[in-house]
Amino acid sequence: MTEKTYNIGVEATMEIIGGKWKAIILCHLRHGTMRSGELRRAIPTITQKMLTQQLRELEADGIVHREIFNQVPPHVEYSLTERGETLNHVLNQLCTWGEQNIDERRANGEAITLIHRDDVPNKTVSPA
Amino acid sequence: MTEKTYNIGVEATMEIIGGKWKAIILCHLRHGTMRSGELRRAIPTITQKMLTQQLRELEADGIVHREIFNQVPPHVEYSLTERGETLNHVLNQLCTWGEQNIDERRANGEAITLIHRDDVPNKTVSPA
DNA sequence: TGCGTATCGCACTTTTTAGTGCGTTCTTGT
DNA sequence: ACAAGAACGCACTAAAAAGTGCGATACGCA
Repeated sequence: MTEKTYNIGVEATMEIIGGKWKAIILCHLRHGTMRSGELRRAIPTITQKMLTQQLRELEADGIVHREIFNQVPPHVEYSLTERGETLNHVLNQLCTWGEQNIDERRANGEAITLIHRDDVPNKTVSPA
Repeated sequence: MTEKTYNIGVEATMEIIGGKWKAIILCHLRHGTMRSGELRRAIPTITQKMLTQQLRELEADGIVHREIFNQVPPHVEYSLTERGETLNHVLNQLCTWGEQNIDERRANGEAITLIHRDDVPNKTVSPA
């Protein structure tokens, strides 16, 4: 019962979505259930081990739901839990800010590639 | 000119505010300029080295402004740059979510201490 | 039989991140 | 004269995070 101490709210959040992969995984899961292999293809640079490990941790934190279909070859699906869904807004913010930051840096001469751009309904409002 | 690649926007954001301390530091700076020592007192568990190091990185990323008053003993002030300010909304979200998460976990029996709770204007609306 | 599939575990190494301890600078207060 | 104060830098160590490589399963198919 080692009394846990946080300095400020954000610390608790980062403990859950921090690290190199968790936020990325969660962002992909925002749009719905995905299989392990799908996630791996969406995030080509993640290793199988990291993917599994991070998903397990997210599961332990009650953010991700893991559904195993008992068949061979294995079939496992991941989705956000209810608690996970409460992160959607935060994740959207984080994505959007990142995209803006990338745009700025590009405008500044940096060569950057962004694989998955959130289709922010680009004010493509009702055509004339 | 090694072409940088991000999987999704959030990755760029986390590169900047990720790590054990940056988001915490930024949250404290949300409320205005602070001196190095003030920050250290606000975050008692950070080491002097980490504080300086993280602030330097945030400065390099154009998020934090560092103002040195050329006097002895040294006097240095930190504040958010304009770009840093654009993170305010994101940081608020992260803080709030963390606080809610802490509340849930407490309700669940965990013993947690939160040092700095954002004074979310606790619906203490106009008194009668 | 031997191959491909989809998911994961495990042992091990490498890389990254964080922490420790000590030195520096002038000035003010005692 | 001496200690304390503020904000570092630097060399070094420790701990945490990520990456590599290999094995397992159990089925369907050529």
